[in-house]
Amino acid sequence: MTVTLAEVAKRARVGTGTVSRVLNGARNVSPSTRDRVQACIREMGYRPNLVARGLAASRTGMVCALIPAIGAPQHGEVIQGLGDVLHEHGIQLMIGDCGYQPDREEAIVADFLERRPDAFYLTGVVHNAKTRQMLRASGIPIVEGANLTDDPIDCVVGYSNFAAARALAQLMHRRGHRTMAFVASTSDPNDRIGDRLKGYLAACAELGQDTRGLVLESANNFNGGAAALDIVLHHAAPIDLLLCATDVLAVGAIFECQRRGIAVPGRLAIAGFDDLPLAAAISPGLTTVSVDRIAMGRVAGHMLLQRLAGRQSPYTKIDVGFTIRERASTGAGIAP
Amino acid sequence: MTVTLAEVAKRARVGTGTVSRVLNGARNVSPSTRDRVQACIREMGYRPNLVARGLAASRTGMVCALIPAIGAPQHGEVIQGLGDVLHEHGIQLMIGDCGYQPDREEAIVADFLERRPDAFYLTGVVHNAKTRQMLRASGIPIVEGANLTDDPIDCVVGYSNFAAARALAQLMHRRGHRTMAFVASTSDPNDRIGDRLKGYLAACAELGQDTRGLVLESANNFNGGAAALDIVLHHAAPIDLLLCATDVLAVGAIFECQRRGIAVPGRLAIAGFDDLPLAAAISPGLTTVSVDRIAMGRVAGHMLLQRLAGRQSPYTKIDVGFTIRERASTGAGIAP
DNA sequence: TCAGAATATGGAAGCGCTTCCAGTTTGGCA
DNA sequence: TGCCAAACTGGAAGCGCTTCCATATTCTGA
Repeated sequence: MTVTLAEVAKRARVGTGTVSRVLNGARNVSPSTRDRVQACIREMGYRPNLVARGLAASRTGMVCALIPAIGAPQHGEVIQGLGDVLHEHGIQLMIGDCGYQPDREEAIVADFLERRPDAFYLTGVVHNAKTRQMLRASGIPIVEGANLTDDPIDCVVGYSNFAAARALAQLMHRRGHRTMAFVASTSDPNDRIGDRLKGYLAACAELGQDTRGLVLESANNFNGGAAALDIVLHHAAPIDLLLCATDVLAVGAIFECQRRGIAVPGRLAIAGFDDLPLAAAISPGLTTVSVDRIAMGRVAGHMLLQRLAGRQSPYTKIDVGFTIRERASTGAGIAP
Repeated sequence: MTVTLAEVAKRARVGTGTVSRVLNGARNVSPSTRDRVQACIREMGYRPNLVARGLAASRTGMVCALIPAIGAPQHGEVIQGLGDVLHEHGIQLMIGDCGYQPDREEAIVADFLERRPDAFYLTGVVHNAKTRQMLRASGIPIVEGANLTDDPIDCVVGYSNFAAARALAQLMHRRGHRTMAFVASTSDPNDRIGDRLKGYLAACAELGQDTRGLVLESANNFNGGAAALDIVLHHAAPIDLLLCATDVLAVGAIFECQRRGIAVPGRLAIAGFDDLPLAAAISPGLTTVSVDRIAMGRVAGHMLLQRLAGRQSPYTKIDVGFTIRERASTGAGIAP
């Protein structure tokens, strides 16, 4: 049915090894042989079988990446950067969606490992013990992303969600906000959101602010933002800034303000986290924390390539940093 | 290093064939043997090598899916439905991102075919001739999704973007809108957007409306929606409804209206397409076309499973339909 | 009780490639 | 011209599994 390497070899009247060498760009093949083989490959429409190659070479040319939600633009960008870099080196990505559930992540890791990927990318830095153990035992390079940790499985590339949230809260304090509330979803617990909350709490502690009652929980969607707004408005102590763990929550809150005729930032300032396209588009523009996620993905890809090339990478931890984008939702660019 | 099937066989004092039979749930294995083998598998922590299995069985248990943008929630939902169904049958998805570019799609299809997937899912129904030829030649089941066509490569599951756009325009006409404009991006041409435009034009023709100058082009992002709004406002003939080929464009237009203090739908009604979560969350709520994309993905998965099971599927085309959600952006629920 | 069918089982062959080793050819240099 | 090293090449072995065939065992029923 399909053409095999052996058939190409026969037609070109060379050994199978020689065809393999041509395919893999080995340089110890004479130009005339190479040309002849390549001509046969073209004429016969030969396409190598990567399954067989993977078995023989014990390199599959495949990297697995786990993200918490396919369809979430944040993670899509990371995957895009990662995929671009790897693709340039002939490596393909296999993407798994673990839906923010550690148990699903564990199951997917177990499944994926049976496919013998050359490396793994994981979103986040907190994983089941079993997951870590399996990955370590596999012996392949692992990169964790989108956050930082001192105890990675192998390598990490990301930014400190803790530091970013803390910096944002501190900046808002400098801008004059004194009574803040923080809203995060806890239904899908993950280390990024958790660290953002911790960063906020750390800032509050440093600023001497009383945080009692100022931490809210809400589902991580637009409705969740609206619900949080409702609670904030009915809070005993008046609140002048709502810090949201994600842009989605923040945008949900802004929409609810619009519905209720509440001035943003006049009556209540709102800030988010992630800098989704939506944050720049909405009016008022949303103050948020921005990270170059495509670049982060690319860095992850380069780290993996380094490791795959056998070069012991000189680092195991890369901080890509973050930027706070101040927009109108917290009063930026608005005359006092 | 890692445990192989042969080692399990040796420990269990059976042949490799028997272990294989146990693994694959063949029923002609005596219970005592099965138990012994399974005990060894557990004790030794054996994990099958799917690469080797794929080569030997010429079934990889892998399905490739191509979407135009990873990180786009619409496609994420389809993939989720598809992946869920396939996963229940031990099949894993390999996702490719072709970025709305037919050439990239072709390249990815070529690459993916070298991995010998058991089946393929493609977004959209228009593809390069080479792409179609490669897929047909591969002989594996193919499902195209997210639109309909009379000339599928193999199977299709989707809805008629044409019919939906036409129905929306007709409904808006019945609601009293007489001067419509339609905006779509042409920078990333694809059959879904193209068919939506055609559906709109068909409705206009049927309604006897003059469409000259009422079709706009704009990048498919929030800014594109804002830009379209600007053009509509400066159009010679006053326009009372802006139909957008995507919710993103529509939301961009609504944001721009808010910035300019233009009443929606008072001064201008706006409708979108896709029913993103954003459409229900924004105020005014966005009238749009809704499709159960998760269900669509599930149907695609079932079609593939049917085909893989060798059952000649009794259909090659499934229409999952669409729903028009009328919301406040076109006056729904607003007292006249 | 025994032939014949049904059920279990071992093990070889092979899936399509890479890789290694041995053998052949070519090239360089004195 | 001769000799050794370097460059090239063929082909066997093997990657870890499935599958088929032949054999061994157990179960039927007359």
